[in-house]
Amino acid sequence: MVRDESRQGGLLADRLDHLFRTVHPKDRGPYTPAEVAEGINKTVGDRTISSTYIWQLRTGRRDNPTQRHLSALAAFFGVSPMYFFDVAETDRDAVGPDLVAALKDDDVREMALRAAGLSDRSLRAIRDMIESARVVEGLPSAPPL
Amino acid sequence: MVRDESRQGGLLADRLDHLFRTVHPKDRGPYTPAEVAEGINKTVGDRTISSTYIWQLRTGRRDNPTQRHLSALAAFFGVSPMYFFDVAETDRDAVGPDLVAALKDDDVREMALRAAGLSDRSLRAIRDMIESARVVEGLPSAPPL
DNA sequence: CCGTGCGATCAACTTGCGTTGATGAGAGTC
DNA sequence: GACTCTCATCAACGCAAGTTGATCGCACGG
Repeated sequence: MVRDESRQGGLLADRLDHLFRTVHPKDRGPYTPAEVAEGINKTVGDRTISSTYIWQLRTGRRDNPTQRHLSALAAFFGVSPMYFFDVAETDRDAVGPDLVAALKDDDVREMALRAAGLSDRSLRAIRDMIESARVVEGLPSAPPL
Repeated sequence: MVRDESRQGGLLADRLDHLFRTVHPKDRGPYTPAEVAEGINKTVGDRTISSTYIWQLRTGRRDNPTQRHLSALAAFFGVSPMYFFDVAETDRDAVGPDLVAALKDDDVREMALRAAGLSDRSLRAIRDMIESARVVEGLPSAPPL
């Protein structure tokens, strides 16, 4: 499988691909499109989805699925359908623009979730690590908090 | 226009109808489907929507629109696309409420902001560190995502 | 009353979403 | 090496999503 790590297949393709790569049982590799299709067709009564179509969505050959397919995919991977929409649309009335921009990165979102509930000491250590990484990668370092 | 107040046109139809009846300039009556279509076609560059189709969605003759049409309608009425989905679907996801809760913590929010733009490698390293900290502090370590 | 204009509703058509089935490419296995 | 099995990829088709254009209904003004 030829998979470019820095692909630009559109927002939906990127999100779906991310789900494929991250969401699967711990003891095994990623789901195959056929498995996803089968899983969906098991749980959903009336409507079905084909493995080929899932692949098309993942690779960006088809974007713009219907609401039901969106729901089914989101349900299978255990996320909200809003995961497939631009964050700017879903958070129209919520958080500040800078934070919205930051949260466009799926990994940052997940990180924020996982960091919730940690002690101040741990959070401080993690923040130090982030600052170090920023320096290494040539990003502007910590402004006065 | 014959409009049953306790109609059963499906979730999408109900939600869209509700938007029609509630969302409109204060000094005038509800939008007409043609106005909504025109408004959407003004703001969206390449794709359009027809007034008839909007009416079909509103009356439940057609359910299951595509993601782009969903986004366009939500944008016009100033709501999140998630408004057209069943609440049960959005609830199954850990991101929505949990993320909001997580971001209530100033340190977590700051962390998300600072982590934006980092490479995948760095983000992965940071996440590993977070997971370690969770283990040390006795928080659940299994990723629910 | 008779136009006239606007918006809801209908019917027929087109487009592209989504499917089916075949082919290619790689990893085992005997 | 030949066989098989599985999965990614392709090409061509069917059908539902979405459009177009006409008709109906109702308010208005002459």
